Amino acid sequence: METPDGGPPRTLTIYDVARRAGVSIASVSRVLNGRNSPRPETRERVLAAVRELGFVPDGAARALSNRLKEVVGVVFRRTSDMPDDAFSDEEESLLFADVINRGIEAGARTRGFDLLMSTVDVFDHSPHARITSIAGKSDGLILHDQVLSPVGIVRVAQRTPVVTLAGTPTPSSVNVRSDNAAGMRELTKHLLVDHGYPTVAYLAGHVDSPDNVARAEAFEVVVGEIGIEAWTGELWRGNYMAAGGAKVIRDILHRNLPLPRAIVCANDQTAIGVMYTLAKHGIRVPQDVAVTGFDDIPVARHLHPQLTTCRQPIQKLGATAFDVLYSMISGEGKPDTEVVLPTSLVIRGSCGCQVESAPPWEASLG
Amino acid sequence: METPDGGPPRTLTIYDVARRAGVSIASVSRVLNGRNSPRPETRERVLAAVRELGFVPDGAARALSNRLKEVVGVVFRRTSDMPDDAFSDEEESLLFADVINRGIEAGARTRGFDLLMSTVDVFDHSPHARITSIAGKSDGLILHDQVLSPVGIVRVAQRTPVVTLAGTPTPSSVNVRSDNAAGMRELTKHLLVDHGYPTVAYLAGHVDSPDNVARAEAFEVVVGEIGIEAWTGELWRGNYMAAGGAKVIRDILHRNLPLPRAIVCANDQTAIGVMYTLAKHGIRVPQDVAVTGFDDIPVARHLHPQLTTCRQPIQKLGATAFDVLYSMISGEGKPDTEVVLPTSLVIRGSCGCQVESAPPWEASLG
DNA sequence: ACGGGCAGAGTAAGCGCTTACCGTTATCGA
DNA sequence: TCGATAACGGTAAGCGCTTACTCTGCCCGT
Repeated sequence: METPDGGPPRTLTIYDVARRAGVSIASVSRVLNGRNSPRPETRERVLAAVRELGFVPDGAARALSNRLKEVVGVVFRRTSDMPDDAFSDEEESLLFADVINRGIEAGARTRGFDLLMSTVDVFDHSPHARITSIAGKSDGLILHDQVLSPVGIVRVAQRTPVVTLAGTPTPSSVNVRSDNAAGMRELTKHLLVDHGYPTVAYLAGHVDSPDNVARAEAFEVVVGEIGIEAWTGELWRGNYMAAGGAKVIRDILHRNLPLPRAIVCANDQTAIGVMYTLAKHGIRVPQDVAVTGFDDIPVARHLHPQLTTCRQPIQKLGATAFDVLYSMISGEGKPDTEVVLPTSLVIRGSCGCQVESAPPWEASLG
Repeated sequence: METPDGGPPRTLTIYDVARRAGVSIASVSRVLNGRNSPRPETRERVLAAVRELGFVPDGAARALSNRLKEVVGVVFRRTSDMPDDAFSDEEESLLFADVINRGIEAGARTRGFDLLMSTVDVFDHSPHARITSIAGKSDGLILHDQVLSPVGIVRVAQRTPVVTLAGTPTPSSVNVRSDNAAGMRELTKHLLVDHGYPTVAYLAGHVDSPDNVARAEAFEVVVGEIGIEAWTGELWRGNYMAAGGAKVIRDILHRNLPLPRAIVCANDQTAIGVMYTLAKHGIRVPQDVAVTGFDDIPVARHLHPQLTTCRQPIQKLGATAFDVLYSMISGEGKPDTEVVLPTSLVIRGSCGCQVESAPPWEASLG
């Protein structure tokens, strides 16, 4: 009952290939890695054996020997705030994190790296355990916003290369982000100066998110410069999600409080919730209230009116994160502790401008 | 210049931990794995050493020794048809594949597995190389639709466990998909029987996609039963993307050909392109032409009118794929060669019904 | 009081690969 | 023709972990 049909059912190793090709395992390895060229004839024999056997070299063994796994760990936060219906699925597909990941992958691919992905959700008691697991399986980590506490980051960063996205920079990790302050400044000025709106609110994201903090500060500075009052505070606290934006507006309306002339949302998702709720109550955007987002996620163009927002080079953010991490892994030394990418204002209809841009796929047609 | 500050800059190993705790590496390993309980005192010493050192066990070594990596490879297709502007980014974020991946992750997490992700794009000359690389780094593969030819699947499946999503089943792999035929039948009947539309077209997806084939066939069967003619063929060939749907409608309009009363799109993305183009030409949906999709991706609810479509349990599809793969990996023997999940009709406005459902986040509010 | 039994902990043998090191053979110059 | 030289290719030593096997010392029964 050992070898039912003559062939060993064991996993195929380099030894099997070597035997079949009539060479040593060293030669097989050399052929597989394109090292100092074995003779063409030998090479052919090995290749033939590999093909016939359908041999796939074991990544773990390879990694162990090379001290390089060619895997980058990516951890991002899952935005499900409702534990009960984790499977009702098809919520707002995350978009922002997804696009960043695409960028990371694009960068990784050029170096032959693959992505090991993991998510952390709000209820995770010890993200540390998950992250340690990922760290052990990869050569370095890219941590999205809000996945690990600053102390946690410092801790893991002294054992493995770490790049954070929109997080706090630490002595041992590098931070890659886009220029929130400049973007928000530009956006707010557009609303207050170009449109001249008299009142404006900032609908915040997670209070402990560095991105949110930077945006809020920039917003307040501009509003202060203009000399009007910023509507912020407890009442205007969202959570980066459509539900959060919707709830804030609902509360305000229920309590019969006034709305500002313009609402600057912490991100696009929030703006979606805001616009929906306003529309539901018969409040017109942008005629009655102007709304803006931040990020320029793909759906921003499908809203009515289309969303004016601040575009982050989302994909590039990911690609850059990988590049930085790669240089740390390959020991080219740690680069700067921070890389900041520029943002750009995207004017569409929701701020009050008369623009209607075509969807992206329109442009690419003949 | 060897050890600048006394401490060895080598990577930390289990030996370091053992030395520090004053025990053998075997004990450290046992503590780390919760095996036949070492004495509590010893246990504590080891744990302390691990904590102090910030030790992270190497996944590769572990995998090599255990013959189990606790990693599942996931390969999906990137839908960028434009090689030139690969970095103009922020295209239609893929959604469908993303949601499936979420499901896979949810399943994987319960078993302590992580996801190794890789994409293949249309121009990939040899997806085989990429897939082999992933295969070597994981315990099994989940292949999305359209990432590898049937022969390729067969080849890789005889060396590693493989589950395909919406692909052709092969003797050595298992296929997980949703019931395209039933869903399309229901959808088509709704249009032809409930609404009584006299003419209807099927706007196809990739011709070589098994999903598309199944949907097209079901569509034609129903249309045949009703006794009217199906509008299909060369003219109605899309590519699962908004651009494809838009192009088909544009061509028809340019050539002054008539439109059917209803258009059944191969998927939601296609429907988006169709609805946009119709609107642009002043054709009203659903008053002039009814449109339906397939999948029920999140944006389907943000369209105007909201899209009537056939919901696939997308996330569950992923979770199921993992479960099946896991049973193959853990050697519980290969289960059935196919698992089919049920679909359900989602009636919204685009088919002509008077329904306006609230966005998902609306329901979850207090 | 002595030997059997047992629990806790250590030793060492791999897991499948890469590669430094070295033996072998062919090649070339004198 | 013979030794030097290079080019191939084989042998074996790890990479960092798990675990079978073994050893030590202790507790217990008789």
